[in-house]
This record gives sequence, structure tokens and C-alpha cells, in this order.
Amino acid sequence: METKKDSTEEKILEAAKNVFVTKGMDGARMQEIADEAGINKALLHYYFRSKERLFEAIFGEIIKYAFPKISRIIASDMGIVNKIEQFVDAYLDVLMKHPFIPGFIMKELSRDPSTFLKMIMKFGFNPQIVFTQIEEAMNRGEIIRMDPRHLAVNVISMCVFPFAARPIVSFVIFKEDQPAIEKFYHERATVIKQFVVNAIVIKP
Amino acid sequence: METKKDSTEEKILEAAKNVFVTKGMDGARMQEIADEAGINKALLHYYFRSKERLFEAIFGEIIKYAFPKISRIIASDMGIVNKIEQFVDAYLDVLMKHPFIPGFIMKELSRDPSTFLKMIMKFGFNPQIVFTQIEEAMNRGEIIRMDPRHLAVNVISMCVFPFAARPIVSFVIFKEDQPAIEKFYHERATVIKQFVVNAIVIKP
DNA sequence: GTATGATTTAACCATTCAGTTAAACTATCA
DNA sequence: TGATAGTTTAACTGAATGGTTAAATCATAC
Repeated sequence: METKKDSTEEKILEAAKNVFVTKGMDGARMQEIADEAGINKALLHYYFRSKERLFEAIFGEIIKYAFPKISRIIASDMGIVNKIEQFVDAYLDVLMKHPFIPGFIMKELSRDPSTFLKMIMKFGFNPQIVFTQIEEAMNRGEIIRMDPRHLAVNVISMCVFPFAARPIVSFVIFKEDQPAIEKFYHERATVIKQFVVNAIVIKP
Repeated sequence: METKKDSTEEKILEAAKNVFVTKGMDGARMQEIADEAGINKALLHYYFRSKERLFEAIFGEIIKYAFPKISRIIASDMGIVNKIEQFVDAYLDVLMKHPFIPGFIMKELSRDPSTFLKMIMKFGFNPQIVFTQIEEAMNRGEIIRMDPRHLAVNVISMCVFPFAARPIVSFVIFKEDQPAIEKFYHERATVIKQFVVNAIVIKP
């Protein structure tokens, strides 16, 4: 019984993810989720008692992706430039696989900040570690002087924002030319790394 | 007779903006808007017949801010580096005055992309102009070679994203230390300009 | 074959919410 | 004074929606 994972439950989770991600908690309709999962409302409630519970299931799942084992990269003891490059690669990799995450998080963030920030705390990464490391590199003259917090925000912005604003980017720049869009997003990692290195690394 | 602007209507618009901006179209409640405006639901419908109409009024207003007279800067014939710097200054200025805009747009974008993209079209700025100018500067060896579209996305990302993700930034980095947050956001323009110049300008 | 759990059907309940209505009240203007 | 626009109060309608329920059906295992 249920050798892999219960197929219906997975269908529900998949459908719920799609609907919640595009419509948000408020906009999502249980009926729509049921339809998309190819079942009926009764069965949907049979699996997940309430909309609230279903949402939390999805939400937790997504957060796990959003703040991934990148902590490990951050905590590692490699050089800062190397570390930034690995961070960008790892983060872009996650985003390419789950491009809807930024949009979803932005939406739910203002709706209910408290539960969200609680979630973040659980992953409790300490940015101070990176900030200190950046400052040391500056003192050694490896990279230019700048507020480490601004540097971090710059890097993360360039990684995340294009996914949050994907519809605008794809419409304004690419007129919905799908293959070109795909290509563009695949190039992001390389471009960002190059851009950051150019901006901060001091050549001897 | 309404010498300035009808005070009640303005109270409504102000209240509606606040509610729509934090809750989104779906999450917003007419009752809440009425309460926040210090009036009752009946009067609210007396001024704006429906939630739709009220939302559209707010939406149009906000879009006007979001895509401001920056077009003029883009179309001007100053040098590209200068132009980027002026763009960043102007854009950050708008964002500092209306910091809620990015979050709002992100939310409503996935809910109803069509009406939104229609709005954008109206402002019909042609990014191709800037792209061409960037390429010319590259050919003259003023700035390094890179896909102009990536450059544009990088700059805009660094400008906009911190506002869209403001709650996270202020929580993770600043632990809600308001004055520090304010200071940080005021520094953004200078930091971004410096960062971009470092990244792309070729020193002779 | 029968028991059990999964699934459907379809009706239903309770609540929330946008929007309406009518009546009364207030202030202002003419 | 009386007309008029703005405003309140309070009750209501109607639709959408989350959630429940009971009975019927289907599949599978025992």
C-alpha cells in the first residue's frame, strides 16, 4: 500500500502549489484546486481538512526550497570572492528549478509578515559571519571598500528580482519570445558573477 | 464648493491605497477601507460605485508613479554612464517616496497580468534605444562588453528589489532598527551608482 | 463475497462580503 | 424657509465560498 507516495495526495499538493502560487492565499479557491487536481471538493477536504492546513503544507514546502542548504556555502571557509560565486551559482540553480518562489514570497510577505518571519528565524542564518569575512577581505585589499550589507543586497537583488518580475522582463524585453527568455535566464548566473567580480575585486 | 479637492474623496483614496497595497485586491475589504477612511460602507459606494472601480483608480494612480518621467532621461542624448547614474537617482527618488509600489505591483502582476501589461504598453518606452546606446559605448571602448539587457536588468534589480523585499531586509539585516534602515535605503542610490560604474567603466 | 478505504455526487449550512436601499439627519446655500 | 448634496444608520439581498454530511459507487485486499 502506497509504495511510492499516495498519488492523489501528490496531485493535490501539486495543484495547490500551482493555484496558491499564482493566486495567493486569498485569491485561491478550494474548488479550483480540486478541479486542477482532477478531484472534487469533498475529497480535497478529506485529505486536507482546511484551506489553512493545505496552505501551510505548501508554504512550508516552498520555504524549504527558498532558504536551502546555501547556509553551508555561507558558513564554509573558502575565500570571499569564491564564496560569492558559489552562492550565486547555487541560488540561481534553486531559482531556475522553482522560479515561482520569489513571486509567491513577495505576495504572502505583506499579507502576513509575522508567520513568515518566524519561518525565517528557524533557518537562523547569521549574515554577520559573511559581513565580517567581507570586511577582512577589504582590509587585506582584495576587494574595494563598501558596506558589506549593500554588497549582499546587491548580489541577492540581481539573483532574485528577475524571477519576481519575470512577466515584466519577458514582456518588455522579449515580447514573450520563450526560447530567448529561457536563454536569458540561463545566462544570469555567469553574468552576475562577472558583474560582481568586476565591481569589487581589486586587480593587483 | 470643493476649492481644493473634495476632502472625503481624498480620505477614501488614501485609505484605499493603504489597504490595497498591504492586502492586495483580493485581500482588501470594502468595510476596512471605509473604516480606515473614517466613513461607512454606504458612503464609500456612494463615491466609488464598486470595488473594481476604486481599485482601478488606485491602480492607475500608482502606475503613474511607477513608470515616471524617467522616459525623458532614457531618451536624452547624454553619455550612457551619465544616463545610468541619472536614471538610478531618479528612480530611487521615486521609490523612496512610494516604497510600497514594487510590492504592490509584484502582487497584482501574477493575479491579473493582462490588464497590467496593457498599462505598461501605454507608457510604451522603447528599451531598444538604450540597448543601442550601450552597444555603441562598448564599441568605443568606454565600457566593458556585456549583453545590454543583462546590464539593464542588473541596474533595475538593485534599485527595485530591496523595496519589494523590504520586510525581509529590515528584519534579517537590521532587526527592525528603523533609523538604520532609513539610512541604509538613503545610501542605495550612491552605492548602486558606484557599483555599476566599477563594474562596467573601463579606466583609460 | 465481504469488509475496508478511496472517491463521487449532491445537497446543504454558515459565513463573509460586495453592493443596495430607504429613511433620517446635517450642513450649506439660495 | 426650503432645496440640495453629503453623511449616517441599519437592515437587507444575493452571490461566492469554506466546510460538512450522507449515501452511493468503486477498487482492492482478505
